Amino acid sequence: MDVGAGSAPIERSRRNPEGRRRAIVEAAAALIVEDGLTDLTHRRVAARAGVSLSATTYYFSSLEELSEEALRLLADRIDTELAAVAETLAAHGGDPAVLAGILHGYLLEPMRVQADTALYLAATQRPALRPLALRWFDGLVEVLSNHVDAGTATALAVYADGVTVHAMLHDEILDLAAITRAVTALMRPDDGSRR
Amino acid sequence: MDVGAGSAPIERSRRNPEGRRRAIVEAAAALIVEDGLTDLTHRRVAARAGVSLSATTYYFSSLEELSEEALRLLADRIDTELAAVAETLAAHGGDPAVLAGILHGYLLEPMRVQADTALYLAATQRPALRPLALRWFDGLVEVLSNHVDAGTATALAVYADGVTVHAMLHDEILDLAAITRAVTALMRPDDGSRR
DNA sequence: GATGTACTGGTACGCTCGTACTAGTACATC
DNA sequence: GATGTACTAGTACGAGCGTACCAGTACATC
Repeated sequence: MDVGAGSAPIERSRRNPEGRRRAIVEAAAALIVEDGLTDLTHRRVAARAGVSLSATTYYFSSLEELSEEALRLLADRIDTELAAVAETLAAHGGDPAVLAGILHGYLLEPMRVQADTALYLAATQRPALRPLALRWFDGLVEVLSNHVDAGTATALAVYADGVTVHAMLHDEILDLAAITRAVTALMRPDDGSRR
Repeated sequence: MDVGAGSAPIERSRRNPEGRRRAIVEAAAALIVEDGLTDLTHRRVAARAGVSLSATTYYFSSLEELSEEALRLLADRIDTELAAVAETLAAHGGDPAVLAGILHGYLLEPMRVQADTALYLAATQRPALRPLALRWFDGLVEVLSNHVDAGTATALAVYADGVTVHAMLHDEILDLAAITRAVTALMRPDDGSRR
């Protein structure tokens, strides 16, 4: 049973329920990132996806189901990003400067920052979404744990969240030197010389 | 026909516009902390404050004006808290353990954490509110700058924000030992021994 | 005691929302 | 080519919203 998508780019117009459904979810995800979960409505999603209002209710039994699927899409992208972080970090043996560089590079892409923050915001508004939002934090701790002890990994992830919040609220992001300094300090082993 | 409120405690009922207005703002602030800025409506505020719907529109020309005043109330409380932090810190000469203790004590009061987070959430939803939300961050940096250099102060404030986010998303807050370790590491001067 | 006014309560309007419903339409299967 | 069905489009409905409006009511001032 070959699917035979053919040469048409997406061919979303007529009789392509899968593509249609996907377009709706992606439109919802984009709107959540841009305007937040609060402003998500069937009508806005429909307009963004270029489908009729009914299409958004036909494929999803409720707005909550639709938004959840959109958030899951965003969370999946986070997993992809985390895998990339793990790879880069592994290639450099957990060098603090490399980790700082990754974090700084992340901040340079506001769309990603905004997407991840949208998940956090959604989670605070709807506790059921917390596990989804924690994929980023827990995943980062796990990745970092390959190079430092669990406590340090958690501290680094906490700092990373702080950096993200900072980026959301300020016009200028933290510079690489400051991030490097903080990350290095957090990763530097507690010198037991005192006492 | 005398109304005879008699021994009413606050006498907010009749002819007390100032108290009435204040009750409305406080009700709005409480609702924002509990349910977020999004779910704030005239009717909910009225019910919470025990006044009629009209009272909320009589004292505030729009819902936005009302919410802004409520957020300002929350921000003012932050200033009070910051002053207390500054005092405690000054009394102990900027000891890392003391700072960690303050931060941990803060996390033990979920209502405060939630109130401050509400400001952050509001700011991401409505950029005009950013200056209000930054009172906490900027104020903390300023307080810390009395004891450490500006860069370290910023790093500590960033970490503090991360800790707050962590508390909002997790059931269990970070323990004092972990916070102390991180704060100590961030405050420890960069040993320039390595060239 | 009369009167102006600051305030209060109740109701109404126009809007957007989630969701349901009802016709259509095009494809798969025969 | 007939037919069943998967999908589409348009419209409708009840609810909650911000806000406006209006008739009262109690106090200050005289």
